[in-house]
Amino acid sequence: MSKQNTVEASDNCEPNGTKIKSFNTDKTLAANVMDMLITAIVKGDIPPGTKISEPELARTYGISRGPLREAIRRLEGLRLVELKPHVGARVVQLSVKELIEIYRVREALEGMASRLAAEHMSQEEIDDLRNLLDRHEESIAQLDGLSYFQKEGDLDFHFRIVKGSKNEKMLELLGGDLYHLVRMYRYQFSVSNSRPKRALKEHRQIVDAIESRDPELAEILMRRHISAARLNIEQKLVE
Amino acid sequence: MSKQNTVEASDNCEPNGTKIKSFNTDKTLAANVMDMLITAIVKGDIPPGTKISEPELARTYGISRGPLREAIRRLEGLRLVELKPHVGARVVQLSVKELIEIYRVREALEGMASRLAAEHMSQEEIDDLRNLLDRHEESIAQLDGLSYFQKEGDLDFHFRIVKGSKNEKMLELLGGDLYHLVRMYRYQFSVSNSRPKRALKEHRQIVDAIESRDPELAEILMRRHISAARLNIEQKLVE
DNA sequence: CCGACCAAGATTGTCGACAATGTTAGCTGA
DNA sequence: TCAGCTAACATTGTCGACAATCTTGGTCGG
Repeated sequence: MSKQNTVEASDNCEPNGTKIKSFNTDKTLAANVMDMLITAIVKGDIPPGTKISEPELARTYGISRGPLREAIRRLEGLRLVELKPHVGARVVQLSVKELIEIYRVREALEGMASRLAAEHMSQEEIDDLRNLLDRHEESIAQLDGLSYFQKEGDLDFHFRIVKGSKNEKMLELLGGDLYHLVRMYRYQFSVSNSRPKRALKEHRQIVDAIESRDPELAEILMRRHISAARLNIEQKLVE
Repeated sequence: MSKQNTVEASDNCEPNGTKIKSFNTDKTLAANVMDMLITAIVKGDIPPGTKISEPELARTYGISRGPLREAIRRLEGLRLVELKPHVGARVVQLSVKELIEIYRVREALEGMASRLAAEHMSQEEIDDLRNLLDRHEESIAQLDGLSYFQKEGDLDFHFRIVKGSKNEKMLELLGGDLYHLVRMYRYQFSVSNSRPKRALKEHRQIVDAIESRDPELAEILMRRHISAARLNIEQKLVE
């Protein structure tokens, strides 16, 4: 009855700013190594395009190649590495085109999530969400753009909406796969949200729509919000 | 530059009615076994909820447990099996709730795909699509519900729309993961499309919208189409 | 000088064996 | 009889070794 091990027991989306570096016992080696590899790849410690050498990584983490290969196979499922038979694995390199594609997917998926959240989110969750946005506002006012909230806080908001949709499949798709890629991109291009106040305002509008139980509006606003972010990226990354 | 091995070189979505039973050389054992396991699970040869025994399967396919475990890890990524540490893997058992959730995801994703297809699909692809629908019509008229077109043809249509969106990420998500589950469900409940003529008509409307380059309409029609299918299922599967 | 062939090295793929954990059948005692 | 414990079994997790394939650097011939 318990959850998977990719979408963890933790209550929000990867809250661990300080990752435990040593192995977490009672979990399998492969799972531990997978978690480490995920953060290493997402944070750019293993740069995009890098060839993954099984012997090297095995030495690095002090494990055998067996569990390591299993971990890599799962990373492939998360689209964090690309696997070519008899050649090896490479860390994915996000092109601008792919990033735009991801935002299209998010627009569709999170739009629907927002609609469903307006129907199913509890009042308590909505209140928590408002608190979160208040903290964001403080963070923005304080230092106009502290890293954590700029980079992770935004996804945290979106993640909660998706959870509020009460749709497990959607949560798997977004939280399990796509958000890793989005985070990876943000580290990669070090693009902190260039319009924090604007985004915060849009976030509040979305919560308003959800609280007034207006699915139609909630979806439209979320789609606009993500679409705006996409356009922002398109404009900024056209060399 | 070549594609992955889950989303194959084949031009449409799993056209192989007759699967080669022996190993395909030049691919790895793990990949071969994974393909076999996918079809075995989707077609119900390995019933939902079944415990996957590594030693047993290894004997069955005549391979070692190593590659088999890698295959299972990838199946987990496709959400076809659920994995519990130190216990083993079980074939997923779709609940009605999960099925509904999948249709919500499809509604969002394929709606967007349809919108993008209206912008990016080539005239040739559109013509092919019309041909496909003509063949569907024949099939419906001939025997009112031959299995292949009822079960696979519908997904074939949807798959082509997604391809027409020219959005690789969307294709990965839908074609790589979700369609397996949808097919699995159809075999499982042996629910052939109970409204083939209606569905065909809706398909034609969608193609019309795409051909007239009306993204807005194309999205709305696709969402209605899938939403109708979902309601149909909800109504039918409320015991 | 350059392209093709070849061999040596390195990497990936596969296997069988052992260790760690879960499961189950049988025993004990109330 | 049945709850709880125990020990034997089965299964999963991990490892090191070997085979198959790819890569690379050098050599040969044109």
